[in-house]
Amino acid sequence: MPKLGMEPLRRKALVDATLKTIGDHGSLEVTMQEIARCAGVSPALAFHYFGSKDQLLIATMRSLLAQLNGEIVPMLRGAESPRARISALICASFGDDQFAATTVAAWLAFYVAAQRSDETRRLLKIYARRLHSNLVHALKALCDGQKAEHVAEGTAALIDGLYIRRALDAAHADVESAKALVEDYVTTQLAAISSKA
Amino acid sequence: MPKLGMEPLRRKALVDATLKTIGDHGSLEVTMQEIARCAGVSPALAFHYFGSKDQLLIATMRSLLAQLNGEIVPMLRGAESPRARISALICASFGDDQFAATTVAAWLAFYVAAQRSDETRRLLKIYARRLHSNLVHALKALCDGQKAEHVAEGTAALIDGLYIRRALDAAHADVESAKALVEDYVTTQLAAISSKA
Amino acid sequence: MPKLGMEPLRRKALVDATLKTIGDHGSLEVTMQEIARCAGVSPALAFHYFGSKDQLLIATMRSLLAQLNGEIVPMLRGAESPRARISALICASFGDDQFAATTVAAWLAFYVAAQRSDETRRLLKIYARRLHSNLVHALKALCDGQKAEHVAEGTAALIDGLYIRRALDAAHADVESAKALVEDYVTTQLAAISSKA
Amino acid sequence: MPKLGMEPLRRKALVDATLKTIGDHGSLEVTMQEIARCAGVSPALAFHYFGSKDQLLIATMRSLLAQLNGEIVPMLRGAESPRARISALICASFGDDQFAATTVAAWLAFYVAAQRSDETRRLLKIYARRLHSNLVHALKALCDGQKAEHVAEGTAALIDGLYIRRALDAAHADVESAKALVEDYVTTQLAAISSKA
DNA sequence: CATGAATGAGTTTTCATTCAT
DNA sequence: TATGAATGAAAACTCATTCAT
Repeated sequence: MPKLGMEPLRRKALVDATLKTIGDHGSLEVTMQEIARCAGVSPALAFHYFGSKDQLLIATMRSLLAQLNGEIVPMLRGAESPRARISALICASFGDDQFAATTVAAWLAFYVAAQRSDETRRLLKIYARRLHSNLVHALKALCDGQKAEHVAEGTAALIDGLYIRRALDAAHADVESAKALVEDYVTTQLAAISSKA
Repeated sequence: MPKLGMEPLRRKALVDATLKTIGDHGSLEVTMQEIARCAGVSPALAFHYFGSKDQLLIATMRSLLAQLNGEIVPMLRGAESPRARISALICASFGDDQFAATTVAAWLAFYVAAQRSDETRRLLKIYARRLHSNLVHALKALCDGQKAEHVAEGTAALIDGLYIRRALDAAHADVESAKALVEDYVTTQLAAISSKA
Repeated sequence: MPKLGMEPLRRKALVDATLKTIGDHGSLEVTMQEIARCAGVSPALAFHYFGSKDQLLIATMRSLLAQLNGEIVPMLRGAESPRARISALICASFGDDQFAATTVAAWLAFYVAAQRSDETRRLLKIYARRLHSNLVHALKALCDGQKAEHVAEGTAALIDGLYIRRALDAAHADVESAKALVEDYVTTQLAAISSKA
Repeated sequence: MPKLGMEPLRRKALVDATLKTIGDHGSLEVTMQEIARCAGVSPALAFHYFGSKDQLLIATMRSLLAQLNGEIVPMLRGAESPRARISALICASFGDDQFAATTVAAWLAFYVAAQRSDETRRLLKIYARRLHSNLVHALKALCDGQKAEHVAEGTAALIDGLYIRRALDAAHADVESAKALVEDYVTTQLAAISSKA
């Protein structure tokens, strides 16, 4: 019983199914069959809408990024000081959805895929640049430009590193201690600068 | 013209070929054919010596770990103070071999594999535990135990994070600035503690 | 030009092709390729519908059993006396289809497979039990229970034995003399009992 | 440490290992590797002595036949009457070695192989002919030629049938009841003839 | 005599993808 | 719009067999 206007619904269902399948599986080695079954449609439909598995993966990657962005933007809006903006970025990175074991696994899988897929790499770089520029922008209000770059770099690396450790052992690092570790890094770095001045 | 005692040579050649193939490829989705060609033997020989692709991958993983260990141990031996030991650990982590783009790609690939392979996960956890305990041991000479745990955690996450960023963009972070970032983290954290006291 | 509702047709075609291929070959060492070619489809389709070679073999075994049953049931229905029922069972066992050289070869092949495949063994045991119980049921009207068991046992063994000899040398035993041998066994055994009484 | 006169020993060891492997496995789908391991030598040695797997299987088949013959001959020698000779043949067929589950499995496997291997078929036919002629020879002293042929045929089929049933369910038929069944067949048939006369 | 080394040919199986309906 | 039908291509793995030593 085909309906009109199904396209956006189907696309979303397929992308969500892909993300879930990848997350559950812990890798991109998922079959179109599995994805389609998870979405409750036939594999052929996935091809109908996305043309190829690669395209579906790219779309999924985009959705993951958009999701993260969707958490960051409102949080940034709510932050009233530069320091609070930094905390907002950290907080969004470790949001319940983002730091869920399956989401982390998906991120990791896409990092690996980026080794070969130009588009995936491009998208991941966009994410990295965006986080970096958000951090630098806020930090520049708190220290000089060179130091801001440095702390931004460290903060971003720390976030990624905590993600990867989470992937290895879901139980190991809870959200709160991860957040605290990064917050402490920022605070300590900023303190060191002002004390030096 | 087959000779005797080829087994260890072939095993090594195959493991090295696997590491190289994975590194070049940027993922574990390499075929036995590719690996065998890279090692200059037939795929059948790889099965003859390792039994299965999984076993070969595990052996390769082990070799990667042993290689890292081989760089850490002598550096630790040469370090004369606790602080120097920490630097030695950082230095080894960013050694030329370890931080080579292909090696980093291989590490990342294994992190993804760890999602499904118990043995791979076990081996990666061993690496993580070893680094952690080495760091904590050195840090305990410089600050109290709780703080040592904290800094060790941050240092390890920072190292992993810089690895992952390296994987994304080989050019982005050069070895020296990566080392400097981690060194600075340790130094600043330790300084913050003593100033507080 | 694919149509709908092909599944049952393909399944049957594949099972029939399997039976034929096994019969021609004289063993279960047939490849999916051969079977698929015989059915006029690609090997992949066989996997699509049956999942694995083993499953296809099991389905074929089941079909063979069903075929035999399909010959026995109407013959039993047409038999009006206990003795006639026994003759019907013998007659069905040596029906043209069942005693065809290729069918016999297939039966034999499955007997060998039963050594390792639990499901195959289970199915063969069902066949054996069914024949036995049919025979015993009819014989009990002609002699006492213990003797009925004995004659049923002998009759079944004789049938199987003639099958195996047929497999060895298709020309050796024609259908009629095989039937006559078993009929004579039953007749003589029953006569011996009544004369003794 | 190569020794002189090893050839016959090695050949025997390999043939015995083949028989054991086939018996344990329940089919001819055994690898040269398995056979060699069972014999405690390298696979290459099996090729050295037998040239090919087929040749080794043929030799094994021959050994199986010789073994059976080795049980029949002395038993026949010890039999003092025609009827006793028949019992001796039956007895030898159900000797402990012959009726062992693994031996039965091997026989069955060879019957299947006979479908494709001319030499195997030839050897099995020799066995069949020898049993038949032994039976007929003894029976002719007890009844007329035509009847002797008939009873010999039935006896042989019964023996084979009991073998095949044994293969299906080792527990089902014990040696003694198998022997008794065949003995009873012969006795009843002979009795029927004399009573008719 | 005996074997470790090595492989080519083949087999099962998987999977992205196409297409007619 | 949606799918069942179908497959080509490739991958993991097996195994009989050869050969130099």
